[in-house]
Amino acid sequence: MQILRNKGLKVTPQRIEILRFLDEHRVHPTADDIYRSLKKTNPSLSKTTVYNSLDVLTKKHVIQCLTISLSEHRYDFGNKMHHHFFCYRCGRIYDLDFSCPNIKRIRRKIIHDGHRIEEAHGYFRGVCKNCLEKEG
Amino acid sequence: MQILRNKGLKVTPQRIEILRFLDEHRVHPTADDIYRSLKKTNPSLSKTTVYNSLDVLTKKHVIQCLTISLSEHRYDFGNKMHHHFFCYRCGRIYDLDFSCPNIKRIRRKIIHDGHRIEEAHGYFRGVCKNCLEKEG
DNA sequence: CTGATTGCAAAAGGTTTGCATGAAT
DNA sequence: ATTCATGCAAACCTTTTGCAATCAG
Repeated sequence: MQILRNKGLKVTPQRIEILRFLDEHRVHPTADDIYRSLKKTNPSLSKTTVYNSLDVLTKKHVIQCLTISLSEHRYDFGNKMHHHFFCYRCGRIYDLDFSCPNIKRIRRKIIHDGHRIEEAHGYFRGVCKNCLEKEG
Repeated sequence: MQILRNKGLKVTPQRIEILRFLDEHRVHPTADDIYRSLKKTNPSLSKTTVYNSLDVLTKKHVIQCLTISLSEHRYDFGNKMHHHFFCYRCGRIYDLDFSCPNIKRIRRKIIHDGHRIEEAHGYFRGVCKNCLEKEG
């Protein structure tokens, strides 16, 4: 609620629920994951509201929208930049702790080649530990 | 043609055209960009073929599929890893020459946290030089 | 010849839009 | 009171699928 107020956003039950869900489920869910989960306790929830809320929260840098999956957006609570790993097999996304000199450039809000960089993402893809073990 | 043969792919006029287009138009076009352009000289070309070809070329690492745009895939000739910058305003994608220690990890095909990493992308977003100048 | 590729149409899937109702400040 | 958010349905757009005809090796 403080987060919403600080960003000048209206505090609605839906936004609170969506933010709470992202905070408590740090598995980079899709909009549909969020919708289906919250629908259980709030049957009147609309998918449009989920999309609207995710959009506005992303624009205000409260959450991050990941484009690492080839077919859908995935959402991440918080705005702390870190790298992500996407598993081709199971679709899970893992946080990576790679150090990255380019992240610092973003913090300094540098202009590179004349472009104003506002956002940075490090995406890695492959097969995750779990799936490698299953495959042997 | 050599590229296709070396990768064990059948050499078809469509694939040659698509590869040539990507080689000559290094602006990270969409599947539809490619389709519309090649349709002019080859009216029987199908969008399915474009998608099929892009898929197989991506899987064989002849080209790269970029997920930096929020709404569509963009394609890049070649498999040399480099960073990309996406402009919110005009949608153009620029190549960046950032150095990156994590790229080397991919070349060494390392296992990180038990995950087998096969692909890496550095995505940056913001407002590009052109658009900044227009806005003043 | 034989399996892979093409092309068409239709479907799928995620996301966006138009609009009336309803809530937040 | 006014602005902004919600929710429903329909539309949109990119991508995928099923299938028959065709082509490459």
